[in-house]
Amino acid sequence: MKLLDIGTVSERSGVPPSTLRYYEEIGLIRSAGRHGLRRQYDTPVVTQLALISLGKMAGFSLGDIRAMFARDGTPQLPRAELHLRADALDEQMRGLTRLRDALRHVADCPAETHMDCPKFRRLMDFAARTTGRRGR
Amino acid sequence: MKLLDIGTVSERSGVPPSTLRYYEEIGLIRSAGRHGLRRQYDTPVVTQLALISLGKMAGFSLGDIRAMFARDGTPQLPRAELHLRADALDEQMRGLTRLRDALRHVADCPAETHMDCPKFRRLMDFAARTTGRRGR
DNA sequence: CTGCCACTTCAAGCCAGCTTGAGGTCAAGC
DNA sequence: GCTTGACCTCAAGCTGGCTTGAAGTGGCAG
Repeated sequence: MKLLDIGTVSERSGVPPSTLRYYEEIGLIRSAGRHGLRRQYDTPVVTQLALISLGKMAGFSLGDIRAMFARDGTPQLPRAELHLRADALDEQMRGLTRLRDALRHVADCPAETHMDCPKFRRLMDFAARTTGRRGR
Repeated sequence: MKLLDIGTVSERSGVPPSTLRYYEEIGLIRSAGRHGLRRQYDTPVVTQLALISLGKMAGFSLGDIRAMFARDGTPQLPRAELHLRADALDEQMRGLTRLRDALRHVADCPAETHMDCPKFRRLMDFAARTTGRRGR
């Protein structure tokens, strides 16, 4: 298996070396070995970093991500739990759609007072409903 | 205008009083006045908090959110900027979709080694392409 | 063999976003 | 009028996610 130097991984993934070392420290990724002192990584680690990036975008903590995709991409969580996470993502996307619509509306609606605009209020009421129940 | 006690706002929005005070401190929300020492809020603040919650979900910082919606929920940014934000949300949702698909795949695919599964790799390569260009 | 320079470790620092704690205030109910 | 308890302020503390700095190492080009 061809190995990549930490610098190469950093360059290809856009993730700084310090972060790679940090991820390794917390068990999120794993290095395949060393060349002298230098860490060497298997090529799939680049893919894995993309996955981590997606997870972060989704608002998951590094711990969550570690639980979802173990270092080799194998899940540590039961299927049902993974599906729950996926459902949560669908839910989150619905919220994001609302936010996007709200932004576009606010950008385009000529109304002086958005809070009085029925369309805007509908969007906001939805927001209130979907976020209201979510603790912390 | 009917005013709400901070405790009431907290209860209705699910946001702790300490956070409400913090938000006020950083200029994200505004209290309408005091009753004795107690902060009183206008009712729309509850809607605004839902909006803030959505914005946080979308991955915006509190500073970003403050810039997007002024204290009364009216936009402060030019239309073009708002549309850019909306575009960024669309982009983010594409990422979330991929993550969701990856999760569902990992949950259902019986393959021992997901990184070798062609379907998984296709999902991940896509992920790598779209996240690779995004700094930090 | 020498020197370069990208790497290494480890501890400390930093930012966002809150929370916590100590000590104080004040309107409302008894 | 006194107590109660939810609020107040202000400073300090905390967690997550890294970054930075000082001091060291080692493979490779010359």
